[in-house]
Amino acid sequence: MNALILIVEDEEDILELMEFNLGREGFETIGFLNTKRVAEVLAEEKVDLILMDRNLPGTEGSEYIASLRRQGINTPVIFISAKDKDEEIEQGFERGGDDYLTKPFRMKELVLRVKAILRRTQKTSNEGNITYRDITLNLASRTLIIENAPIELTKLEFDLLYALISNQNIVLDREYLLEHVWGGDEMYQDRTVNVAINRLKEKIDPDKSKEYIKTVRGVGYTLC
Amino acid sequence: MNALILIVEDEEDILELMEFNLGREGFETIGFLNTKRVAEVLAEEKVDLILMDRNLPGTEGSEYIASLRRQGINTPVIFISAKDKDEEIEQGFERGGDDYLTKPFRMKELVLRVKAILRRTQKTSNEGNITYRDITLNLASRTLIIENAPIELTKLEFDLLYALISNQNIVLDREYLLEHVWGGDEMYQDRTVNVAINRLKEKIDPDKSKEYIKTVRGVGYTLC
DNA sequence: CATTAAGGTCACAGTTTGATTACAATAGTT
DNA sequence: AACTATTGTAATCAAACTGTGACCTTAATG
Repeated sequence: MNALILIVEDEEDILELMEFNLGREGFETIGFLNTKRVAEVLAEEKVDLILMDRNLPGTEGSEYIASLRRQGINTPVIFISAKDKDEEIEQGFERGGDDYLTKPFRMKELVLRVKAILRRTQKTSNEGNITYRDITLNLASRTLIIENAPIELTKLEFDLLYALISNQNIVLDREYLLEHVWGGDEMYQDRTVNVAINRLKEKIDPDKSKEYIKTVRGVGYTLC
Repeated sequence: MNALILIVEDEEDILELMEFNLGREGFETIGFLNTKRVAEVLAEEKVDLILMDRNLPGTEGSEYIASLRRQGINTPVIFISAKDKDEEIEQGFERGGDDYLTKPFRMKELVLRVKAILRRTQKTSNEGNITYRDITLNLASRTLIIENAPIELTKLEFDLLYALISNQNIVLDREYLLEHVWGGDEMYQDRTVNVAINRLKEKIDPDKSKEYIKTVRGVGYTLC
């Protein structure tokens, strides 16, 4: 679940530099040279942070943000601007900025400030993640991401994968799985586990190239 | 509900200046010349923000914050420091800083950055607006706006949507909803939730084109 | 290499689950 | 009191999920 950062910057080379540096840190970026299509994207995509230049052709970046704020859009904003006078910076914050970086700035510092804001605003959604190799399981949202792509699982499949991933390197036998994943009262055959495991394998690794789940013959299954 | 700001700064005159300027803006402040009694105060009072100098006698401010973070204390922090090298700033952010101000700094800018952080971290508790995509919920007036158009909800529907929207990306099961939306004492069937959800869906998305509320089969519902 | 036991694959049917609708009970309003 | 809005419950329907059995494949062992 990588953060999506929307950037508005009219100097094309700076925009590219920003996108490159943020991309290298694992962020997804959408860059614009002006504000024309920004509102559209904000309505369609879940943008986590906006980087906004103030000196744009035609528009004043902080005024644009103020208008977004009036529409109830609360996406965090970092202003990037050559305007470094006290009153100008004040204006930026008052129009709804969360941070303010004056040009020229160091890319390193931009990245740090972006991370600091996202750490705070995204905290809740990033808690409760368990990972194994390129698999990420989020307990709260009950979602599974493999290689940055979401995959749908049924309740049983999710619970089963959760049991496996929270017991990495430990072989879970069928009895244990029936007990903990299916729940104790009903009686099931051991075969039931085989089929469920295979359905899970099919969903998380259709090509059978990853071999996440290892079968331990005569015992059970493990993620290792 | 004035925010309480804890300041650690070993230069007494700067500390006084900070307290004076922040006090003038309506903030309450507690100043310290070192970190000795800080943990104690954090345990007792609800501190909204920490301003932390890094060069303290005996202690290194960012290390101190890192140790607080390890204890699970998430209070926002602004570092104030003469350390302005790239790596030093990086270290500050990595140890859990939310912002970083290099000495010498302008009091005006400090106040702006303090306000910006408090605006974001206190938003939910102060302002009564919560949004999700094009939905805006106002707690105070108990009104719902979707795409700039007001929509009437019953009490139950409002409470239900509030539970969902304040737990975005988290799957809420029927038990949780019955407990938190309906209230604990009475006994209800799980089906009751289904019907209420569908009535809510019908009101907020009559065309069934938006798919705000996602059903998680076998578990519950979520806004994601 | 043959045998055998365990696991994989597949199709199907029963079960579970949720959506939808209608209706009744309740509370609030005029 | 009559009316209306609200909401819990029951009945019905459709879809999704999953257990099972039949059959196939694989791995271990001698």
